[in-house]
Amino acid sequence: MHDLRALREQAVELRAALRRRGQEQALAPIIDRAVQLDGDRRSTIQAVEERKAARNTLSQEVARKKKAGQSADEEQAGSRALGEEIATLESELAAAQGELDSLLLQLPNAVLADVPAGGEESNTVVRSWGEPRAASGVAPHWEVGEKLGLIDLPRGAKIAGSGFIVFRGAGAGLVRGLLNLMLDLHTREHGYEETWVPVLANRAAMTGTSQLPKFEEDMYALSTDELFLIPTAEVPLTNLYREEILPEAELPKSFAAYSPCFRREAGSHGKDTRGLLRVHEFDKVELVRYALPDRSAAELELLTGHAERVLQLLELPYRVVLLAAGDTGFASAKTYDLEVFAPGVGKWLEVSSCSNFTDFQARRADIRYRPADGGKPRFVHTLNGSGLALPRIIAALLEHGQQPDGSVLLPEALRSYTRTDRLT
RNA sequence: GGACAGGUGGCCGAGUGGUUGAAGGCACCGGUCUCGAAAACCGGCAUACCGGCAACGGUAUCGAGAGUUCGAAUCUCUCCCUGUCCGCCA
Repeated sequence: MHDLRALREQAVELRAALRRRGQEQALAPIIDRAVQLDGDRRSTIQAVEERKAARNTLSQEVARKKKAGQSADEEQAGSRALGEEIATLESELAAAQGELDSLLLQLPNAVLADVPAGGEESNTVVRSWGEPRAASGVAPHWEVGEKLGLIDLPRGAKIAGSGFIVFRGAGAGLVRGLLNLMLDLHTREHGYEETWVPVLANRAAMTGTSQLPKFEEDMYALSTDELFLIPTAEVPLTNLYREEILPEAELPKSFAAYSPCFRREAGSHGKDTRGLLRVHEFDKVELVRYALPDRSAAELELLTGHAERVLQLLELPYRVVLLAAGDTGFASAKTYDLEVFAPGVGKWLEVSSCSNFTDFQARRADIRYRPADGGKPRFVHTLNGSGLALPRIIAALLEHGQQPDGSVLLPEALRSYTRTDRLT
């Protein structure tokens, strides 16, 4: 969410940022309307408060007169009349405020200056690591997974539907091993606080991280209880400190949590959905950081490095892609995607998305810090990244580690977790 | 799920319709005192919005929302949360 004052005073800058996302045309009317509503709103506020001040004065006069045993009928009548005016003005105000709020929630974050303008085609590979394995002769992971008895897609579909996976035997062990490896790495070596969070979240939490109101149809909802299944642990982790003020000395704060993630993926059937590529429920270790504003750019690099470290330990070749403005998510100001190469499907798979949300989520969720010098509370900056999402990692491992005899060799660092160096 | 009791400032805690944004205490910050510290004493210490260059002024906020009233932390209703007991239960 944007600051109203910034919207008013820096409308030009905001429009430029939206232009780089390719959304200026679509969103300009929203900005114009918001600025107009803001003006209306402020003049109404003045009118209301003027009357409230007058009413407060009259009420005290009533109290004084009554205490003195005098009649206060005149004051009471005047106060009543003011009350009626106030009620009228307040309903105008509520209408303007309501429209303004819903408009503000529709405006995406402004991207940072070093984010390239344009759409997906302007995404930039900033670095890569490892050598992608030649694709020839490598079977896709769904074949290997089925042959080795690691993945049971038909029975997953029987239980919950297409896009729900059953991992079996060493496949289930692989899931557990990967989660433990990631959590151990981030908590012991990267300094994150290990966290276990609810996978259901309410509307306020979902709005704080901006899953709502825009993406309601992408989530599973429990309508009787007004709860949603989280699409990522970003939601609970970022809402940990919703409506709180943190001492500056506590920043940065960092949290790592495993959670299952639920995504309806409405409308995305047919494209890259085979096997483990796109599923409705998957496991992920999520990293969230709360940072000082002037540190968030550096923190994004740090966070991305933490996620990369997992891929290095897993010996999976990957590249780091700086998303162009038009491909950057709604709430994000800058995003790096980590893509790992899967030779069996011959594709780079997105396994992590690391973003700096600047104060966009903090403003929505009202997460602030009090500066060490005792000044006014300021919004923190929030960041998050997957570290990492499992199914595609498993796909990459099954394809990358394939041996001529059909077995799968596991990376060194994973072996102590899986208690085996090879899946057969 | 049922019954009862509660939700007041960073914390504790007064306050059942009228200068209560809110007594008092603790914590914290500044000062006096002291060689220094402690104690004591004095002062300060919420957030948001609106107006103003500013000084400052105004409005709102006592779990949330709605209502009654000239006026609500105080009365009514709905909801949320916490505690205790009962029921149910992995």
